[in-house]
Amino acid sequence: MNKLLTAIVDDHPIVIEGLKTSLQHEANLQIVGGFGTGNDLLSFIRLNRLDLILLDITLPDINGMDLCKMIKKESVQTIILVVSNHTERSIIMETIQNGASGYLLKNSSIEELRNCISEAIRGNICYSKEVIEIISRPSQNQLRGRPQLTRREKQILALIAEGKTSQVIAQELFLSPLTIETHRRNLMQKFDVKNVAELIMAANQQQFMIP
Amino acid sequence: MNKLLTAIVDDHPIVIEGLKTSLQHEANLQIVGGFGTGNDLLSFIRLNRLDLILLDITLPDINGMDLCKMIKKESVQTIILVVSNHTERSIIMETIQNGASGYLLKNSSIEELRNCISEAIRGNICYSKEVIEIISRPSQNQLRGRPQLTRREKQILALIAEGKTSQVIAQELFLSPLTIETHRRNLMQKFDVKNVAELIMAANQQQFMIP
DNA sequence: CAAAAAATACCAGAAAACCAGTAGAAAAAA
DNA sequence: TTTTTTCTACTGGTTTTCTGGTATTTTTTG
Repeated sequence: MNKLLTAIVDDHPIVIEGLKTSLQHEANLQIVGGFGTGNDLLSFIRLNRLDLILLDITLPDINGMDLCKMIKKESVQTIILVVSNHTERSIIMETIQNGASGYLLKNSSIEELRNCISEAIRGNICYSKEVIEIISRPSQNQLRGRPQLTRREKQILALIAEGKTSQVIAQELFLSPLTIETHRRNLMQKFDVKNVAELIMAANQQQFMIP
Repeated sequence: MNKLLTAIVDDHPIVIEGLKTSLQHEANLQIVGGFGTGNDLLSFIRLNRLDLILLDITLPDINGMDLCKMIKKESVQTIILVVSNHTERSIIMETIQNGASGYLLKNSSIEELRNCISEAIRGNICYSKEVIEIISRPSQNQLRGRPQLTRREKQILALIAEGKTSQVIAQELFLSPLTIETHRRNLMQKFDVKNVAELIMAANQQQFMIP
């Protein structure tokens, strides 16, 4: 049985180092590299085979949920295990939807990581204990997936988050303030929130506020 | 020369493992433990000597800025090096204000970490390169430190972030809505923002939204 | 104990957000 | 090409926020 070619994707050298070390004695893995950006990984995967990726979703260039999809597009058999800080159910679900074979929180033990790697290699979907809790007992509003936003909605969300009024946004985009109000309302419906405070919180928690 | 007794504080076992490994060959350090919570560390430090702490400020129980102060109170000679994700200038300044001897971002290299440890041991304040940039070139609004909020202001900020209107908050706290409006205005003045969208963004960025 | 800070509350009004619905044009996807 | 989605815009109104100022009481700090 050949070793699985494994990459670690995290913009924190400390984490890469830690995972390399923790896994270097795994008989069935061969760590072939660490990558700090999504683009570096994608470049690599286009030219080289990878069997397993340990992926942090908070990268400086590409949103990790999107990156899962992109990886699968480049190499459908590559197994993706997400190792993340994010406890938001909708984020967890979207990584799995986009092709990840597992999700662990970074506060998981090294043991749990080993176990999930084994499970994923066997073709199963694997979650660390805490993630299972999050998924299994959704509160009512957590049943909702992460909203899909249009390009314009994302743009307007970002401008709202900068504190700009509908009037100012309208001027910047050469639109009517009424149009901006409509986008605002659409955003609030998609996030199921009732005012901008809630909107900004939800958008931050669900990783809409950074690349 | 004795080895410095060193602890790593991070709720991510992966990070603790990585740092332990990276630093285990440092001739002048002896890693005595890893702690996942601020309280665990404080309990330990009350009974044992620690010379150096590598501290992540995002812990599940105590805000890392406050924890710096608490550590210094328990053991004033203990050197604290912050290892963090947070790039907000006001957060950086507050950790130093509260007694830290250095601040590195987690995307710093292991080399930079080693260098900062040496500097801190020598009595200097040390920042990783990226942190120096952040500190050296403050934009106008970054010159402002992290606002000090009263107990009531923190409470009301949290309720606003839940999407509650001034009327609802007033009812919950048995106050006049006018009082809530005043607290709102005080919050906005302290954060130097002009509406609640900006307020929530700033509060999130400056680590006011979690313990 | 005195001073300072925090908490509470008010006035009056303008600005902005929120709401529910509708509809046509343009762009993207099938 | 057709269908679907997105974008743009409007009506009419209510609710809420924001603004600048003032003042008293209570609590905390020195």
